[in-house]
Amino acid sequence: MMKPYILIVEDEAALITLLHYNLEKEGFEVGEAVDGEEALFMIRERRPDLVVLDWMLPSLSGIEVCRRIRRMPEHKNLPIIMLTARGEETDRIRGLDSGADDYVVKPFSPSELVARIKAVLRRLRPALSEESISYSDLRMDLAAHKVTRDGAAIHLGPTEFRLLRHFLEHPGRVFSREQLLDAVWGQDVYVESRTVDVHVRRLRQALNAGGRADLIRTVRSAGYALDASES
Amino acid sequence: MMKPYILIVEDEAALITLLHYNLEKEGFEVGEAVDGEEALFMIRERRPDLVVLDWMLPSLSGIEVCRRIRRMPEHKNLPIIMLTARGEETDRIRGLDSGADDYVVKPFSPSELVARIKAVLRRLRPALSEESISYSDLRMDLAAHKVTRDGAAIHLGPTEFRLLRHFLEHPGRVFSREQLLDAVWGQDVYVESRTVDVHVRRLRQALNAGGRADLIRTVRSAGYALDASES
DNA sequence: CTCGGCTGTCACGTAACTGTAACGGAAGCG
DNA sequence: CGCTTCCGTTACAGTTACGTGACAGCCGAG
Repeated sequence: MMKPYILIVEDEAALITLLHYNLEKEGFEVGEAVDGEEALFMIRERRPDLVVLDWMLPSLSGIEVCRRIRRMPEHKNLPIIMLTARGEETDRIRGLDSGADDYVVKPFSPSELVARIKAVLRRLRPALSEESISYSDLRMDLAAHKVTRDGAAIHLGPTEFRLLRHFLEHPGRVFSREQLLDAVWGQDVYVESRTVDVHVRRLRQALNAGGRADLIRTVRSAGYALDASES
Repeated sequence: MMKPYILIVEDEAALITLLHYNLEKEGFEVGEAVDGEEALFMIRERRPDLVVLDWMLPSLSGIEVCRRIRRMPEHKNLPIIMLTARGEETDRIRGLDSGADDYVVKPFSPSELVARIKAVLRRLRPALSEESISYSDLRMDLAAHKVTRDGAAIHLGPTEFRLLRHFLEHPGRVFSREQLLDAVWGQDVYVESRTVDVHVRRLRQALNAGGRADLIRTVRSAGYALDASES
């Protein structure tokens, strides 16, 4: 499994160091930002999987950052955990209202934050915490890096494997070629968007070997989706 | 969201009672079947959202039921959770390969089963909880790019899809051809206004396939509107 | 080095989709 | 009732987007 990338937005240096250390120990990749502007920049550039956001920030308040994130089309669903000082109960409400997925009250133990992060990731990206993903008669074993369909082993190249995995993590959902390039190839690699077509074909060829039904739906002028329903 | 309907397939009466009680407490609707034949019948008749399937069953084994479900075109994606006795490790593999989405080892606590059920529902049917627009018996799933009427899938071309989406976002409202061109085609594209008529026809044809009532109302010398009411 | 697997790109064919025109019928209007 | 306007319907040619096979470059294993 690829490491989830967590962005910490916090202006206290000591707290950053502490969290950074603890999150990396738990197998996360960690990034830092010290104010709201930098946070928004990092979100656009590094596309974190989750943001830990301090309530009190210089330049832009945490709540404002939260609102702006929710207005970015690319990052509307980015999970956010807010850090708030003790007893700011009304703030808590406003925090959740402004779009945070969870909140942690200071002072807190690092392990509590880790637990919350895992919970939120599990909830919003269920497949991240599973060791195997299945859909219809398809099964992907993440640990063993193996794929079977109806029990029969299927060999996939690395790219096809990541592609299928991405589809399995969001079954039914349509992705444009650009989205797939970002998610599967990485945001800093430039390849032709038609390349996606070729890999989708190779994936199809592998999955449908033996005359099985096609599991990937083409949505003309929109992209592809994993979809077992017959057309 | 409507209550998910869970079908329990289990031959031990005591276990059924226990599960029935606990699942209802959690806000699920619950149905029961005591053997494989009854299970398949119930699936066709009641169309459950998820099946909890015992491995050992009279008349038809759980695994066989599982396979048959996966071969029903209507229910290929029906989530299945298998109940298996402790230590049947090879069975577990075979269970997943035959198409189960998860498994729970006996003995288990009801709350564990509930957690698994919720996890599977979240994972396998994200579209239900995501953004979708519906009107009358019509439903448009934006993430999956799918349209259904009365449960039946409907195929639309890209333009018809955008057109219907625009109507669904403003149900009942009448749009002139020019307004539709601006909204659906874009302000900077010039096409004949009569082109709208053709696409409206194509949309109607797709939506009304099978002798259903027309959902698009023509307003003479004004335009079109989405409208379920009869005149 | 050589080989085989994997990747990205291209070119070509084709199926799906699009816009326009043309015809006929329905609706308004005197 | 005749005329006009507007709309439904069909057909068709042009365009677009996708599927497919081929191929050269890359890279690590042997």
